[in-house]
Amino acid sequence: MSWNIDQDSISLLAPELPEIVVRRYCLLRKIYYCSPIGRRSLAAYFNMGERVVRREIDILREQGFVAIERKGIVLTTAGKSMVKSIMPCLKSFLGLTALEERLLELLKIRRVIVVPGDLESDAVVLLEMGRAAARVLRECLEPDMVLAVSGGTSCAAVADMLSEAPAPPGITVVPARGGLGEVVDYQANTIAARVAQKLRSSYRLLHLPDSLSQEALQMLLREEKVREILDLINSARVLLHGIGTAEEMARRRGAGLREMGRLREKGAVGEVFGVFYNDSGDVVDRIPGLGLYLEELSGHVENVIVVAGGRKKAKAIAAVAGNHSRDLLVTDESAAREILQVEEGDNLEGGSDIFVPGRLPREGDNLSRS
Amino acid sequence: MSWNIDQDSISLLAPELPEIVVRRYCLLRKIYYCSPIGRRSLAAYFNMGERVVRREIDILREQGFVAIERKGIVLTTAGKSMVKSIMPCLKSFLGLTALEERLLELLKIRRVIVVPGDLESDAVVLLEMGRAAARVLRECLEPDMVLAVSGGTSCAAVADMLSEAPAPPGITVVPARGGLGEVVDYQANTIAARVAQKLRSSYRLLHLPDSLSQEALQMLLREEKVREILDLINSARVLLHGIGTAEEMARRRGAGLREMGRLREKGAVGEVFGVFYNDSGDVVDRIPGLGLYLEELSGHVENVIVVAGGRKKAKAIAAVAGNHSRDLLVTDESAAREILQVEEGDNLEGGSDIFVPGRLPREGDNLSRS
DNA sequence: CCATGTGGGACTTTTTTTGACCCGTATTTT
DNA sequence: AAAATACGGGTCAAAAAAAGTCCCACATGG
Repeated sequence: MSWNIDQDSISLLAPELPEIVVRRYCLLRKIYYCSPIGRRSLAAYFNMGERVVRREIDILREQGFVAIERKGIVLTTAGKSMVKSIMPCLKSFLGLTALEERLLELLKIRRVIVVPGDLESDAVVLLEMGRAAARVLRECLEPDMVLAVSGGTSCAAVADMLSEAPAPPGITVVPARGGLGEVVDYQANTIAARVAQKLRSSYRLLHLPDSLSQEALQMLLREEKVREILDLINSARVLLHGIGTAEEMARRRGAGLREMGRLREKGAVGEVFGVFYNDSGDVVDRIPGLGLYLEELSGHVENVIVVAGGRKKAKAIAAVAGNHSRDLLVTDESAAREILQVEEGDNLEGGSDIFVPGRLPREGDNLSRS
Repeated sequence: MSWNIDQDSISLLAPELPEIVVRRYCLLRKIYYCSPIGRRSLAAYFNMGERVVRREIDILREQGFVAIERKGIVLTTAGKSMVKSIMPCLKSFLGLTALEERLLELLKIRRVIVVPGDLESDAVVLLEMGRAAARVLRECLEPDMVLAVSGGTSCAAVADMLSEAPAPPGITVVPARGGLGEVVDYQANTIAARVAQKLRSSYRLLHLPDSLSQEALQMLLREEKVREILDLINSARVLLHGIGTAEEMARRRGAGLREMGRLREKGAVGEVFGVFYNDSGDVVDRIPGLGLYLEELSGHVENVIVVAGGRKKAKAIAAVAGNHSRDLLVTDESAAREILQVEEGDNLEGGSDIFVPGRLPREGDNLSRS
C-alpha cells in the first residue's frame, strides 16, 4: 500500500495546526479589510471570546503583523504583505489547490480558483473572492473588448476590489441586463459603472423599469438607443457574473409564494442573467427582460468569469458552471467542498473539514455582525 | 521594501509550530530506530517530562502513526511511511533546503545534504545522516569500482543504514587506512567489511599494528601483500569518510597533552585519513601510517562522500570539505548552521533557531541516555 | 525468581487559557 | 457642549489544560 503523504504531512504531525493558522489568517484578513478595528468588534464578528482575540492579537503583534493604535488594530507593512502573499501557500496548505484541481476535472471548465473560508459565516470571504476575481478579470481584458457584468453582491465585491489602474484601451463596460429590482449598489448598471471607473474605461448603461409587459418590451426594442446598447451587450467578449439561488432571486423579484413554488417545482436551483437552471443545467424558466442572451453567445465570447460562493450556492454553481470550456470559476472553500461532496460523494477524509474561527454560539451571545 | 514570504509564511503565522513539529518528528524518528520503546526511555532520552511524552504519544496514536503494545511503542505502517517520506517536506519547512543551497555556494562542492536535528543532543540524528549518506553512496556506485571507507562513528552509521541489496558487480571495498587504534566497531577495516557485506561486494582489508616506526612502515611497504592492497586503495574512485576533530583524534590516538598542544598550536581543526587540517584547509600534520594519500588522489577519484555532523565539527567540516568539486557533504542541521554562522557571519533571523525536543535540564534529572 | 521496563491509572501542582469585568481616553454622535 | 460609543489596557477569578509524581499489574529476559 502506498501512502501519498506530501506537503500536508506537517498538518498530520500537528493536527491542531490548521485551526490555529486559519484563525490567525482570518483575523489578519478581517483587519486588512476593516482596519482600524477593535478587539470587541473582532470578537463579535468571529463569535469568539474577547480574551481569545486579545491573545491572538498579541501573538500577531509579536510577529510584527499588526500594530495597535488608539483607533484600533491595524496591519503593519509586513502584515499587509503577508495577507497578500500568503494565499498560494495557504491554499496548498489547506488542500485548496487539490480542491481546485478536482473541481476543474469535475466541472470541465477552464479554470477554478478557490478562496479559503466560508462566505456565509465570514463576510470578508466575499471581498477575498472579489479580489481573486478582479485579478482574473484583468488577465482577460484585451483592447476594444466589451465587458458585460451582472448584478449581485458578488460582482459588487469584484468592482470594489478592482485596483484603480488603466485597462487596455477601448474597453466598454455594460450591464448584462437592464435593472432588476434590487438595491442600487447591487444593480448591474451600478456595478458596470464602478468597474468602468476603476478600469478607466467607458461604459454604457441600460436603465429599465422593474417589471415590464411583453408589449412594453417589444416597444422598447424598437427604440434606437435601446437597440444600440443591446447590440453592444450582445457583442460582449468577456462576461462577469454571479449566481443567484432560486430562492434568492424569487424573493428579490418580490415574487409571491406562488411563483416560488412554481420555480421549485421545476427544480430551479440557480439563476444567471434572469435565466433559471435546474440541477442538470437546463433552462427551466426566465425573467422577461432585455439584455444579454446567454444561449446565443457562441463564438465571440472568450471568457465567462463566474464568481459565487457559500454552501447554499453549491448546487447552483455546479449547474451553471458545468461544461463550458470558456468558463472561469471563482468560489470559496465551503461551496467548493459542498460541490465535490454532492457531485462525487466525496470520500470524506480527516482534515477535509473547513475551519472557521468562531466557537459554537451560546445563549446570551450577541449574534449581530458588523 | 520587498517582503520575501514564501513557504515559511505558515510558521510566521504560528510561531509555536516548528517546535511542535520537530518534537513530534524526533519522537517518531527515535521510535522508528529504537522500537519498541517505552515512555520513560523516550522521556529520559529527550530530557522531557514523562507526562509530556505521554501526551505527544497520545496525539501520534490518534493520528495513527504509532501503536502501543505491551512491549512498548511501535510505529504503524503509516508511521514508518511518514518517517521515510516526510524528510523533503520537513526540510523545506525548517528551511534546510535553503541551508543546503547556501552551503553549496559557500563551500563550492557538488552536493550538500542537511539532516534535521543535532547529532550531539540526539544520537538518532547520526543514524539519519547515515541513511542519507547511504543513499548518496548507492547513487555513486558503478561496476568495478574500488570504494574506500574511513573509520569513525559516522561511517559506521552509514554501514548500519545501508540497505541489504546488491550493488553493481565488481565493486571492491577497502579501508582507506590501516587500523588506527580504535574500538573495533569503528575501525575502517570493520566498516569496510560491513559495507561490502551489505552491498554483496568483495572486500580487502589492511590490518596493521597501532603505532609503527618509520622503519617498520618501510619494511611493510616491501611486503607484496601489503603493496597490493595499497595499490588497490589508491585506485579508489569513490571515497566515504567522516571527519575527526583534532581533539578527538589526538585523544583517540592516546596522545599525551604534549602532542595535543602541538596540534592546537598548528591550528589543526579537522582530520581525515590521518591528515590534520587547519582552518584554511592546509595540511598541518599527519599520523604516520599506510593507506590512501588524499593529496595524490587526482584524476580517478570521482566522488568523495563526506559525512559528519555536530556543532563541534563545524570548523573541521568547513576546512576539509571546501573547494572540491568532487565532494558530497552529508551533515546535520546544527553543523550546517554553525558553519554558515561562522563563515559568513550569518545574519541571524528569527526562526533560524534549531529546535531540540528537550527542556532545560534541572538538578535531579537523570542525564544518562540510552 | 527477581530485576527491569512496559502501559495505564490516579492524584496534585503548576501553568495557561478564558471569561467578565472596570477604567481612562479619544472619537463620534447628539 | 454633552452624551454615547468604541478603543486599548488592566485586573481578577474561574476553568481548563498541561505537567509532575506516584503506584500498580504485567510481561520479559537474564
